[in-house]
Order: sequence, then structure tokens, then C-alpha cells
Amino acid sequence: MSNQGAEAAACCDVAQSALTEDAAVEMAAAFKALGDPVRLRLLSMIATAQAEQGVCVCELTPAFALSQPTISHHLKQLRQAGLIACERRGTWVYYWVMPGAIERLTAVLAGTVGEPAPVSV
Amino acid sequence: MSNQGAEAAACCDVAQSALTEDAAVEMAAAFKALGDPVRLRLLSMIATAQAEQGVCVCELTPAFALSQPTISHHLKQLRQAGLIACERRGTWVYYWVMPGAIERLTAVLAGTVGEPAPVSV
DNA sequence: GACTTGTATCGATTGTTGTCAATACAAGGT
DNA sequence: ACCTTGTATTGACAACAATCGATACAAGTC
Repeated sequence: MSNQGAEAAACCDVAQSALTEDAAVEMAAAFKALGDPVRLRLLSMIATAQAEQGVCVCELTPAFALSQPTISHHLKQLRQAGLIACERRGTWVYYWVMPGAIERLTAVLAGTVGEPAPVSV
Repeated sequence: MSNQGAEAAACCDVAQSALTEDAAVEMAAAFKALGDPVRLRLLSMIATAQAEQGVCVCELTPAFALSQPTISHHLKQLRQAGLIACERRGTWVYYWVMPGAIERLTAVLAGTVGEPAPVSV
């Protein structure tokens, strides 16, 4: 059953109209960052309390039964996924949600179920 | 710096208005399923080609440079995450996207950045 | 400058995940 | 009944990820 792919590609290749491999790699990295309960809660907390100036790490850490290095590690993951950003203000570090990051994810999900692929913007 | 959480909770606990831990665990499992390029493409292909009757596995497998067991394994992950469902028709197995599954994810993302939590529906 | 507090990084460990080859199961054709 | 083809499961292994304690760095206070 090895290359019956040729056959399938001949008539109607399902792969063409869906996500490209590159786009999938990029978006999967973002979804993977959300694929952990701690990170999902962190993002939610940051987004919810994002009054104006961002949320201090010192408010996030005590909400979990995890060590401080672990929380710091998860924040780094979210940062590297492009979902949040941070800035040091004096002793404290403040985090906020990257504008547009969430929208990009929902766009992919919407495109996944609806239109061909709104990957462009 | 151990329980300065008490202090934070006293005035304005960030954790209250965000996702609950249980909700986070549940949703993170779904996002985790999307956190792999292969699975994201599979879902996209299934959703895109979801003309009427679902997509045959034999159309999905040849689109990847992976073994058949590996694709089958990823399909199982998506199934267990409640994102897709399948049915056997004679020799072939057809997959389709679970209605409402994508919408539930986008709702969480929207809630994460916007309103308190539209998790209800 | 020494001390304290908040945050990040390092190194190690343990659990999880992606992948494959081998095999089993399901269904149709001979 | 046997063979062929499509799909799922099993078992193994290498790669990765989540967690921690220890430590380093940054900035403020004495």
C-alpha cells in the first residue's frame, strides 16, 4: 500500500486545499503552548487582569502549587510562542498578551472548519 | 517570598476571574491535540474536504511522509480529544470533524482575551 | 558595599510523546 | 477457505517536556 498516494493525488488531492506544512508547523507551535493547563491558566490570568499595565509575575506565581522556576519556565514558553510579552519595571516583571496573537489562532481554527485558508494576514 | 500570595489575594486576586483549574485541564487537552503539525494538518484536511460523507483515511495517509501506524495514532489522538469522529464503511474508515468542537475552542480563546468566560455553551 | 527580594537560568530527573516495525483485525474478492 | 487490501493495536525506543533544587542575576534598601 506504499505509493497508492500517487493514485489519490491523481483525482482529488485533499492536501491541496488545507494548511500547508509550513503553516501547520508554525501554528502547531502556538497551540502546543496552550496545550498545558498551567500555561492556559497563566494566559487567561494575564489576559483577564490586563487592566492597563500588565500583570506582575508576583501575582501569578502564588496562584499555582508549583515552584517559582516552573512558572518562570512556562512564561518563557508562552513568550517564545509569541503569545505574551514582558517588561521589567524596577524589581518586578510585568506580562501582557501580545496583541493579535489570539486572533491569529482563532483565524486558523475558523479557517480549519470554514473557508479554504485565511493564513495570509 | 513564599506566601506573599495571601497578600495578593487580599486585594485583587487575578486567579478568580480567569479559567478555573478544571476548565483549564479540559481545554488544554484539546489544544494539546492541535499542538502537533501532523494533527493540525490532518484536522485541516478533514475539515476542508468534508464535502458530505467524511474523508477516507486512504486519502489522508499518503499526504504525509509517515508510516500508516503513525497516522492512525494521530487520528486516535484527535478522536480522544473529541475533535473528530469516524465510521467504518465497508473496507474503509471515514473521518469527519465533530460539530461544535472547533467553536468550543475559539470560544475559550475569545474568552481568554475578552469577556470573563463563555465556557457555558 | 552588604543585605533582601523578585525573577531567570542551569542541571538533573522523571514522565510523556512521536515514530517505527511487527502484528492483529476487518472486510471484500477469488 | 484463502488471499489481498485497508486500518488499528502493540511493543520498543529515542526525543522531548514538566518539574525541582540550586544558583545567578537585577534592582532596591540599609
